[in-house]
Amino acid sequence: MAKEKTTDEALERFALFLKRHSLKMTRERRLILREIFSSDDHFEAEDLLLRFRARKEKVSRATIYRTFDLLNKAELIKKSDFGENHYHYERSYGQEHHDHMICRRCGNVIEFSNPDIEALQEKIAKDYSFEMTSHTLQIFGYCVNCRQK
Amino acid sequence: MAKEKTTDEALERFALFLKRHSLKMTRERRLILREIFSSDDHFEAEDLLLRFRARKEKVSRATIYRTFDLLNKAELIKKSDFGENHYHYERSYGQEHHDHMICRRCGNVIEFSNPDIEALQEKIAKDYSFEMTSHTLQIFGYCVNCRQK
DNA sequence: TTCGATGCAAAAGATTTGCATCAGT
DNA sequence: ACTGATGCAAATCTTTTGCATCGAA
Repeated sequence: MAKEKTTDEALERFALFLKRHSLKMTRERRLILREIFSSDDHFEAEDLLLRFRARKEKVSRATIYRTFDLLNKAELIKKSDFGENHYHYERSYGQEHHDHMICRRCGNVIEFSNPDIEALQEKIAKDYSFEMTSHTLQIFGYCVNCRQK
Repeated sequence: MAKEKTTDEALERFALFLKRHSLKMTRERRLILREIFSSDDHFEAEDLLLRFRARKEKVSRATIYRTFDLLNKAELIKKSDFGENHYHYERSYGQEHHDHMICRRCGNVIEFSNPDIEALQEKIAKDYSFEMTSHTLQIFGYCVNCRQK
């Protein structure tokens, strides 16, 4: 199944990253990566913690944060900000890049992607001799259900 | 001078917003708005607090946060996230829209603006019948000085 | 056997809130 | 006068860290 393939690839990539930095692949790191790649959804630290607890998997909050940091550095996940004061994360490997529209009233997040915008960003970075590693775009406003007609 | 004009307009706009919501224009709110509009720079809550303290202006941290929230709602300032775990703010009135390139190594923030990207965002919002009130775009990577040649 | 990793609890930061008092309207 | 605003300190919430112990290589 495609999902499992992606997970395995991500795991491999993570293993490589760890090796390159003389770090170790542990049960917890594997669990966290697997959990993240088991779905396409955004996730938060607290969120994962609760899922593990519900399943009686023993992974501490500290380890979750520490692993997010590594996964972020390995460019397997990335942080995004939806205007709340904690981070949201999402997979950045095995998923095509996309951006977000966030409804200010209902909080709903709509994903979209637009190749023209991607291309323009590359061009801008190049113009400034900036080496782009990632980018994120948020459109805030009111979704179709929440806007005042 | 242009800056003073903008400040006055912003003040007027804030007054209107407050009136519409049956809120009051106070000395502190005026001070905060003035301080923000006295420069084009990004700012943070702590940042403003220190500036007031240095000048012996009496404005509490709580009031700063509460006022930021109002100014944000009045669309006079906006929050942005540069990947640190606290908010940065910037004026959103009297300043043309721009986006940011953030260097992962030195933390430097480069502003840029691109009308084509603006236009594309408008179009995308329209396509989703999304009423856009603001948008923010960040490019992360390495600036010209920090990239490895 | 050697370091890095984990869990826990404490610490650190940023932001919010309850409450008594103050001040616009 | 009425009602919202302020300041303070305490509370909250998220994330980080020190340290003793554990486990991958």
